[in-house]
Amino acid sequence: MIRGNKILIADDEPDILEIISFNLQANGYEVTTAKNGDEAFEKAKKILPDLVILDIMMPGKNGIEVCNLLRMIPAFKETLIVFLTALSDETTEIKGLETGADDYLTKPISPKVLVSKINALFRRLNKDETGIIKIGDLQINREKYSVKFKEQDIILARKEFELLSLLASKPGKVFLRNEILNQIWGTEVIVGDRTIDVHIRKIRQKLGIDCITTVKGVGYKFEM
Amino acid sequence: MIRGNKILIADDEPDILEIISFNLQANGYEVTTAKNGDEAFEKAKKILPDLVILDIMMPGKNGIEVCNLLRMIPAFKETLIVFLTALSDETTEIKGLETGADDYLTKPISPKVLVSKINALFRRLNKDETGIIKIGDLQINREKYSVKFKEQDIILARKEFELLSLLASKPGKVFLRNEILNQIWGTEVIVGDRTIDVHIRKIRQKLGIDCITTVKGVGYKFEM
DNA sequence: GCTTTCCCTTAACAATTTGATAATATTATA
DNA sequence: TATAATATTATCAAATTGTTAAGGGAAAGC
Repeated sequence: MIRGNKILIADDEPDILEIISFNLQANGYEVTTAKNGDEAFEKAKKILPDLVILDIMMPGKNGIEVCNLLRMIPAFKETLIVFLTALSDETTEIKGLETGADDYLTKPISPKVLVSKINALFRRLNKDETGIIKIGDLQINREKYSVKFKEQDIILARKEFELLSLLASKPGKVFLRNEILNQIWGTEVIVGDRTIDVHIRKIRQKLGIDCITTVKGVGYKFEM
Repeated sequence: MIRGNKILIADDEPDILEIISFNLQANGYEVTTAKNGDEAFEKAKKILPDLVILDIMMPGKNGIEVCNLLRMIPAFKETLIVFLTALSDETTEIKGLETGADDYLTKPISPKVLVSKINALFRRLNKDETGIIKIGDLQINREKYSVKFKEQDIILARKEFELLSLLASKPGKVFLRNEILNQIWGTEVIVGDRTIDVHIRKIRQKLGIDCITTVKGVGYKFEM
């Protein structure tokens, strides 16, 4: 896990707490535990976890109540909340999800599966870096179709952008001419031999920096 | 047509397709179905759904393969993908989730629970559905269908409003022409090539500011 | 029900940009 | 140095978008 995400687990069975804690910690998460609903609520407010795992049947406040209370606090609007419970009846599950939970897991569950599910939730949450390539002073944003060098916008045509984007996706890797043709032109279209060169030239020209290296007889690679 | 989330379901059992389609449609989703992996992949590329539900064991490409293929395409980096399968073994489930799926559901599943789970996924995705978008001096109110620039009301026709609203929902992001057509006209309606341009022109004209950028060969993006 | 208004789409043409190629120069390497 | 590979440049066709005007049709007004 890239970021030390904080997880709070609330369950009244010490065994469950221990097993889950262990597995999550082994995956790089920072774990805090609570033995009941009240403790969960208090600790949540204190440590501001990124994810809360709630048992439903607990002494004090039950899980659904805790979820409701948390969702009322602005700071917890975005917090991931997951129920983990032995209650597998449909009505409770639907109610749980509609309360604003992100998932509803039923015991027994394999620790590995649990970790996978939680990883999946975090993957979705940390929507960071999607399609953004940063190399030194160069910044390529696939979603915005934009290229910046030292905060300066650089306008590339589509093919140029795709080509740079491809090369920069794996700095240092040499892309064979064939590989480039397949990736950018596809297998259907056939273009002449010099086409790639011309595009490479334009990119070099527009960027103004020497970051694309020719590997004669092989292909091109991106390097800063 | 504003914000009808599109779902693609792939399963080789017609009954399943029908039951799920029905329930999702009843909840306001726009549903497309596919009978096998290959069809699913092709349709996904065409309609650009917001969520894909994949059976794992299917003729042609299996669900995991489809998931992998989709995740390789930049346009599908953010798309929700869920497995729905009778395969309940742990290894497959973990593999599925690590492939980049957002959830792994096992059959049999109650339609209501399925819908709840899917609602939960969308809830997380559509971060702030307050209905009001504010960017600089521009203010877009989705509920009132109104646009203000520097406190001055701007009257937009419906299509114009929907288009601006879409572009402004993710400032900076380039919306492909396809994406725009799907989101605003839907997959059924087919309109000519110049239709989008004409609407864009009207928006530019009415707003009087240069906030929609053309990315030739790709699409349009909103930027202030 | 009739008229008016306005919206949406399309056609037609203009303007622009792009991408491929040919032709020539240059470079790297055996 | 000979030779194959790449760089450079200019050019042109094709692709793409901008712009305008016009007509069908739906919605609104009377």
